[in-house]
Amino acid sequence: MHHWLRWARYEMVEVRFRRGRFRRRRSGRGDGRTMRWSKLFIPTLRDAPADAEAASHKLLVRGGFIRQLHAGHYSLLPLGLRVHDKVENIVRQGMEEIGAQEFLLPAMHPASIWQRSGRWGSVGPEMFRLQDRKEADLALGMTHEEVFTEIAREITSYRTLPQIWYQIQWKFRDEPRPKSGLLRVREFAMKDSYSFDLDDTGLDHAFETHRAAYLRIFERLSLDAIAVQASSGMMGGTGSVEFMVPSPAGEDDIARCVDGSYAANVERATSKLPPVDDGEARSELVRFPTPGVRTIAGLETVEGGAPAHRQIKTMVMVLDGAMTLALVRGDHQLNLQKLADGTGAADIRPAEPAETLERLGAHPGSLGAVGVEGLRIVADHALRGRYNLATGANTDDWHYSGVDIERDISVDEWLDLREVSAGEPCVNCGQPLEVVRCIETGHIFKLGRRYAEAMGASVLDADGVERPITMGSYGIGIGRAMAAVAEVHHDDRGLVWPAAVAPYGAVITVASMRDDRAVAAAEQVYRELQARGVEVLLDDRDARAGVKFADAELIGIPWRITAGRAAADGEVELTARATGDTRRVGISDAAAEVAALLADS
RNA sequence: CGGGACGUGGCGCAGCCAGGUAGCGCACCUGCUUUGGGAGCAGGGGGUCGCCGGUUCAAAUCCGGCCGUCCCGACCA
Repeated sequence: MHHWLRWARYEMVEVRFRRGRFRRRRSGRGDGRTMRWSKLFIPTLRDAPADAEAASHKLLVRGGFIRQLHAGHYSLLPLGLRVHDKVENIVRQGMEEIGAQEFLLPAMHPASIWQRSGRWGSVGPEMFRLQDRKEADLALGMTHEEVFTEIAREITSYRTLPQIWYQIQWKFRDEPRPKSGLLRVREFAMKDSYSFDLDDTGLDHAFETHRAAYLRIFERLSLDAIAVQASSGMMGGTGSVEFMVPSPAGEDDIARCVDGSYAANVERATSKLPPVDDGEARSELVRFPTPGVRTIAGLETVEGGAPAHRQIKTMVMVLDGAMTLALVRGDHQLNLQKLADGTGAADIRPAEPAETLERLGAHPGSLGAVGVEGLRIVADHALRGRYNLATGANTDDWHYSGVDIERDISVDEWLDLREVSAGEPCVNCGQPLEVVRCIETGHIFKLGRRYAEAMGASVLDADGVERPITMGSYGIGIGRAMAAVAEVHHDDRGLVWPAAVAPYGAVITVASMRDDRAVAAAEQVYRELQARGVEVLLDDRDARAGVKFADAELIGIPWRITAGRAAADGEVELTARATGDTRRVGISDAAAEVAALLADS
C-alpha cells in the first residue's frame, strides 16, 4: 500500500473518531468502500430454520445477521455485527455520560479468585470450568465482580472514591436451556459496570445514577423498558432492579399497576388482598374421610371441605437437602424464587412422592402440616391468623377441617411466598395489577460490602479508619438487547430497525441495473450520502426489483431510495420502512433529505 | 434435570411403517428470454442420510447404544 493511501485511511478513521459523540472501540468497520450489496456477504433466506420459534430468532437468521454454531453459541455475520456494535456504542455512550471508565478484563479467570469470594463453591454448574496443561483450575468468566474487586484493592483512600468502572466483555454461562436465538445463549457480550463507594449513601447514589442511565439507554434503543423490583439471585446483596421489555418472547413475568405506581417481578411482587371471612367462632379440629380427594378443587366440593381460599396448600420442598413444608392459601401459587429468597436456600426442588410418603405418611394430595414435628415449616403471610381451614391429614383419603393455623400448626417462619395474579389490587393505589411477560434486558444490584470484605478491598476514611468498599454491579446484555429490539420492531415483511441501531441508515435500490439513468442516479445519491457520513447500502445486484425490495424490507433498513423509472424525471423514490410511505424527491435533493431524516430520528 | 419432538445437500421438506437406483421446492452454476414486488425455459453441480455397533446378500429404512438440536417446565444479561 502506498504511504499516501495509508495516510488517507488514517485520516478517515480520525474524522470518524472526532465526529462521533463518543469513543468507538472499533473505528474502522465498514469504511464506505464495501457498501455495495453485490460485494457483501448478506445471506438472506426465504425460509426460517424449522427450529426457530421467536420472531427475532427467525428474522435475524433469515436476514443474514446471525448463524448458529451450536446450542447457545451464535456467529455474528457482518450485518449482525454492525447492529451489535451500534447497541454496544449506545450503551457505551450511556456509561460515559455518568463518568464510567472503560476497562477490558480477561474472559478467563483462575479458580483462586473465585475461591476467595466463595463463589467457586456456590455458583454450581452454570460456570464453565476447565484446566490448563498444568491441571490448574480455570473458569470462563460469567461475571466480573471478583476481577474488578481485585483491581479495586489498589484503591486505598476514600479520596479516590467514588469510582464507576465498566467493560463490554464476553460472558460464558452454561445455561441449562439456551433458546430463542440471541435471547438466551451461553456466550454473550455484556456491559458490566461496578460502582465503588465509601458507604451506603454513595451506593444509593451510584445505583440511582445507573437506573437513570439505563432508562436513557433503553429509550435510545427504542425499548420500552420497565424498571421493576427484582430478586437478587446469585449476586446476593441488598436490592436489585431489573429492566424489562414487554414481549411474548420473554421469560419473566412482571406485575405492574395500571397507573405505573408499582412494578415488580413476580418473584418479588406483592398485592393487597381483601381479608377473608373465616366465619363464626373457631371450631374444633376434625379429621374426616375424603375418599379419592387429591386436589384443592376436589376438597372444595366434598362434604366437610372448604372453598379454595379457606384451604391450606402444603408444598413439600427440599431446601439444600432438608425437607421443608411451604404453606400457601389453597387458591394461591407458591413462587419458588420467593421461597429461595425467604429461606436463603441455594438449591430447591419439590420432594419426590416417595420421600413425602416415607416422612409424612401420605402421597401428594393428602398432605398437611397439622401436628408435623421436626420439619421446618414456612407459611405465607396470607395464612396468618386464619382459622376454620381445611388441609390434608397426612393419610391418604383423609383431611382436616377446622384448622386454626396458629393453634394447630407450628409455623417456624412467616414469609412472602405466594405469586401475585393479574387483577389483584396494587399495594400502593388499590388499582388492579396486570401481569406482563417480559424480556430482561438489564439488571442492577446493590452488592454492599460482601465482595470487598471477601477480597480485601478497603480504604481509609477521613478519620483514618479502615472500611470495606461498598459496591454495586450493573449489567446489560448486548445481544439480548439487540434481539429485544428485533422482537419489538418487526412486521410480517421483516425487521424494522430503529435508525439508531440499523445496520445501515439507508439502502439505495436500483430497480434495474440495465437502466442507465437509474444506475447513474443511484451512484450520485450513493456518493452524496457517503459524503454526508450516512451509512448507505447500494443494492447494485443484477436481480429483479421484487427480490431487492423484499430483501431491503427483510433486513429492515429504515429508509429506501429507489432509483428506477422516476430517474427519467430526475427523481428517485423515498420509502420509509416503518410505514411504507413513499414520495418522490429530486435526485440531487435525496441525500440531504435522507441525512436530515436520519438526524431527526 | 423432568416431559415432548426431531436429526436426509446452504434453507424448508418427502422417502422410513412394507430394506434393493437417495428425491422435491428454494438457493447455487451455464445459456437464452424476462426486468418495479421473491421470473420462465433448457442444461448442470452439490448429500459420510447425526455417530457407533448389530441384523441382513443388501440398511436413510429394522434393532441397540451414544451424540446433537428444538419445544414445554425448574435457572439468568
